[in-house]
Amino acid sequence: MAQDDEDVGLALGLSLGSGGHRRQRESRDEAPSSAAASLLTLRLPAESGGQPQVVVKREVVRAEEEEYEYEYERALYSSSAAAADDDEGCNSRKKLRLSKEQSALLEDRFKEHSTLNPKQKVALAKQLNLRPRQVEVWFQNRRARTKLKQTEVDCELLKRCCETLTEENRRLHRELQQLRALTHSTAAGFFMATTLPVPAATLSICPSCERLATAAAAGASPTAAADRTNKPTAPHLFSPFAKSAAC
DNA sequence: ACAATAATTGATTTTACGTCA
DNA sequence: CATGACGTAAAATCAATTATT
Repeated sequence: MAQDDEDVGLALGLSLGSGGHRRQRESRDEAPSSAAASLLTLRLPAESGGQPQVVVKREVVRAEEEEYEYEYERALYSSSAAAADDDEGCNSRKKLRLSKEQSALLEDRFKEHSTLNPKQKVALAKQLNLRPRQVEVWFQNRRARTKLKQTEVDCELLKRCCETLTEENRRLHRELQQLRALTHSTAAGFFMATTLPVPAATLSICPSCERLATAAAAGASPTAAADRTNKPTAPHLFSPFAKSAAC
């Protein structure tokens, strides 16, 4: 923004306060009404005759915000205590400590909505006797905290899920080893000669159609079987000795 | 010393507008 | 004149960081 504006601010001994960087807006030291007016005249194309009503509306809301900001700062700096405070720490960043009531109200509003529109922001700032920018920052930080907390919760959930899956994987590996041991120790013909059910894990060719049982390869998983029958199947309920439903 | 959190900074996205072919 | 592409500026939001209590 114009260096002149900065100079005026310094000459008046007013702090630009927080958020100086955020928007290249006009100087806060200028009376808001004139600031808004100048904005409007700047934005309204005198020659073009265009009607940028949306812009005007937006600027009016912004003007409201700045008007309050201006009032707030005037009140702040007109008080002797604040002036003394300011003298003491010219460049030091003063950290606001919100009162219990302020925090409670902010929390309440955040529960309703995690974001604020400019009007709500100004209204809440007035109610709390804070600058709109402070309310805005609070909401910003609050959103960040919420997100962080949620990330932690999600992380914990994933960790537990991973543990469960690892355990399940181990169990299935053990089961597979048992099945393999059983298969190798038994003659294949044994099953053919008896009426005993064929272990699913050993089934590679479908006895009825003599095709490679896809269930034994890709579809051998219990979920694949469930997909075909539309029945929900939990892996731990799957019995490798159940009759193959490949065909 | 450390945690909590207000404030700052820089980047990105969204929105509205003007210009031009 | 209408329209779409493009550039620009302002504002909103976020993530990362700093500084204070």
